[in-house]
Amino acid sequence: MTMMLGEPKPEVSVVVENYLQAIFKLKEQEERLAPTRLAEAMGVSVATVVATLKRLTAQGMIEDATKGKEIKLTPKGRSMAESVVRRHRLAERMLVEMLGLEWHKAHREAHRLEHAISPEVEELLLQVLGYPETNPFGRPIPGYGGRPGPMKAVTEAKEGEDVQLKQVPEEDMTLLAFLDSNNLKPGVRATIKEMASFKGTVTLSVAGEDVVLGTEVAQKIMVGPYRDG
Amino acid sequence: MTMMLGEPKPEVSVVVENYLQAIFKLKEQEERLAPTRLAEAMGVSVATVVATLKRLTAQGMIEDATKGKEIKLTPKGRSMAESVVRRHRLAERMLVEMLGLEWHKAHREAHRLEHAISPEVEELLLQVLGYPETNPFGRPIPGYGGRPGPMKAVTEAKEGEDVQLKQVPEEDMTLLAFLDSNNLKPGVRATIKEMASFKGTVTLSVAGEDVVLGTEVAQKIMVGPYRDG
DNA sequence: TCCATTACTTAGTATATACTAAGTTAATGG
DNA sequence: CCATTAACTTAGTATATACTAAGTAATGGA
Repeated sequence: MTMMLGEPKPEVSVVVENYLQAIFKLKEQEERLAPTRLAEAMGVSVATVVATLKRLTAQGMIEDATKGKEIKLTPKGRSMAESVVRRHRLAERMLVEMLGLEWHKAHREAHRLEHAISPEVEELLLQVLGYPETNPFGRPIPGYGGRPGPMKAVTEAKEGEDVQLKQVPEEDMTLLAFLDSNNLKPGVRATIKEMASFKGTVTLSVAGEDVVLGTEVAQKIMVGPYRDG
Repeated sequence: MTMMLGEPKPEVSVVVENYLQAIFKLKEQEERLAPTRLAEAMGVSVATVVATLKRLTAQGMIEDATKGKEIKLTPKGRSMAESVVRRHRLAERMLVEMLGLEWHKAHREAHRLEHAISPEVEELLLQVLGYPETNPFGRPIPGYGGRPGPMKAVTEAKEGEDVQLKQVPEEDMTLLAFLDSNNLKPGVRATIKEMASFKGTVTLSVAGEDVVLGTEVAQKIMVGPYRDG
């Protein structure tokens, strides 16, 4: 009875892809990642996360954390996670550049599309989009495009400094709509006009217009030296 | 205890969308649709179909068939089914026209994408694609574009007739690859050179080349009077 | 060091989706 | 009109994914 064991079953469910993606992204920002944090990010109960992590471990996606609650991707898990993030960011670019979707809606829409992009379509997207290195919010597309250049938060800049906007937070739709309407998109050139830390604001000059940001928001906006391209 | 009953839960699962789509398409071709046929088309067991149909009925998607095994969509079900088919066919066009995907792969790829297209993205696709009336295989996109013009199978044509190719079968990848490589795509002009019913073949002249088709295949290829556009 | 809080696990349940196997109904040929 | 077959339903099971509730462990402050 050979039974055909070991048939390839590389199917990864949408849910699993979403967990992997969330783990990957959270680990980019935070050192230690534990179930409670992941549950919060996924919008599910901690018990559900624990159960799903058990399955992920069985599938070889995350390290078998017998000791320690640290969630850590295996090479296989990391590679799958990067694949999802890559498809997500490519989808965002396609939506914005090819379909003309408003910027601040791209993240949400791409979240649905990312799971439906096959390797073949991914390759076509890359070609048609000209092998982009980042998504519309300035985040790198994993697996392509080099290391991002030097970057710092707007709050770290000096008055009078001439900078290029590099990255904006991608999840806050309200903030994105505001940034969009003020031309604060990755790639644009800006000058730091005033760093008024006493009142918690930064004033930028963008395309001839002044924009005032609170410190908290300014901290999430990354800039670098101006560079064409 | 108000309990927040009645929160909107319009979520239709991917599986349900696929059932609705399959029912819709099968009903286009066959009069009576019963569970066995549907099971065959979906590649699942009859028991599974019966269980799912029960849920679909509870959701008001198909008629409550207390008597008779006939599967029939309700207006709501039909509208959802048309929505899925519309997204599917739009996705096919996008894949072929915007990404350059090979024709015969479009159906399969669109089957994954169709579930990830929101109303907003659907509208953008329509705009960018110029409100197409059919998919790349000549099938109408429901809800837009009028009634297709008169159409008949190649086998119904007369020798010497000048026709325009209108529709090809969309599911048979091998046949599609063949048609593609012989330029037999909807829109092209062709002349019926020979109807050799005694040996079961039809010979077409397309773009200066002769193509010989067997009767069975020719029956699935629809043509109409030539018309620019 | 001990307790209170927070974090994590386990247990038990629910739903959607699939299966096989076992019945039941319906259809059909003789 | 009956017997065989084909079609359909029901029963029982499995898995992935979610939940709540109830435990256990770990941690930090007094």
